[in-house]
Amino acid sequence: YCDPLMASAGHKITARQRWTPTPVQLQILERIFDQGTGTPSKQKIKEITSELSQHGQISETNVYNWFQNRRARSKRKQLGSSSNNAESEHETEVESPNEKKTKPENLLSQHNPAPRAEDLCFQNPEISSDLHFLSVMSNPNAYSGDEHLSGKMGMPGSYDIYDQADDYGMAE
Amino acid sequence: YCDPLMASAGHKITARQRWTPTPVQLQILERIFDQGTGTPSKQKIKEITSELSQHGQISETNVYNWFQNRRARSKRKQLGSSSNNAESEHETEVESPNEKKTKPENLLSQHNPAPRAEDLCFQNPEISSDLHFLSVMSNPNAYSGDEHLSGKMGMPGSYDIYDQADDYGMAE
DNA sequence: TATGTATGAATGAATG
DNA sequence: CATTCATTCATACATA
Repeated sequence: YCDPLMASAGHKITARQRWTPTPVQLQILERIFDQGTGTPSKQKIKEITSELSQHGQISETNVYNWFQNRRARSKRKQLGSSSNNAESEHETEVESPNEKKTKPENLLSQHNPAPRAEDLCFQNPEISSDLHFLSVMSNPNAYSGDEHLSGKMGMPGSYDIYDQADDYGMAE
Repeated sequence: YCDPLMASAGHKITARQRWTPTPVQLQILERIFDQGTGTPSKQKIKEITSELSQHGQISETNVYNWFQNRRARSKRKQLGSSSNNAESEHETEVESPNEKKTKPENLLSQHNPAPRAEDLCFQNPEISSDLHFLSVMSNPNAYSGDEHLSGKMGMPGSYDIYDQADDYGMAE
């Protein structure tokens, strides 16, 4: 293949960084994605790109890729991203039974880890990506499709509300 | 036990959010990995997962990720320019105009144009309160324009081979 | 306890 | 569109 990264010389010309959607861009993208329209036509992409450009640098390719990835990964839903276990012995569920069945929406709201202001890193994907809920509620067409939530690993006991899909993007 | 919902206190309970393979699981995984079988098919993953399940909680995604990471990292073990080698032990950071992020305050972007506070209006008291600092430091550089491309940024930096015109494979 | 390292997971981009 | 690759982020764990 071709190495898009480092050149042959071995010295980095310019540190490339991949596009990182801003929260606003994400919100918009997610909203559009939720509209049901699958992969937007090229024309649509242009429009979207145009709008998103007002919220940060972006290209049509970015938008295109985003939709492709979004769709490809929406199947995985929240898939048992992770589990927890340390020893092959007896597992000790240390979580209280009263928090088990929290809705996914709540997961971002008050389940943030260590909200100490000192080391609060505002970069958690949950926060940025889930913030769409706020604008969504004013959107008549937007149904809270929690089919595409941030895919956060749940805490023990809170994942059973989903249909544990066994698909992480691969054929049998 | 601690109630996970009471995160307000500021100390994490026992929220284990990341799968940690047990020694036994690791051993098995390594063995399979060494057997040359590259990317295990989905079916294979299921089998492996199944077996590993007997040695601790695990999901197919965990296995999948493990192999992905394993391969990616073993491959990356090939570094060292024959010509001149910089020290770089683990300076995994771009040499771009990166601001001082000494603290773990890794932002979600290093070039995104300031997520305006207006766009980040949470109704959640905890988050919104901690959000203040964001509006202050959210826009450290607003992309100096030194490395931003002519109009596309699919490949930030210097590669023109990726100038995918206006077509990323799609009909109008 | 503070810092560094190892590694699971998330995701933009590339390839088939 | 299905998979895979590469890079990055977050955190478990080791060390000083």
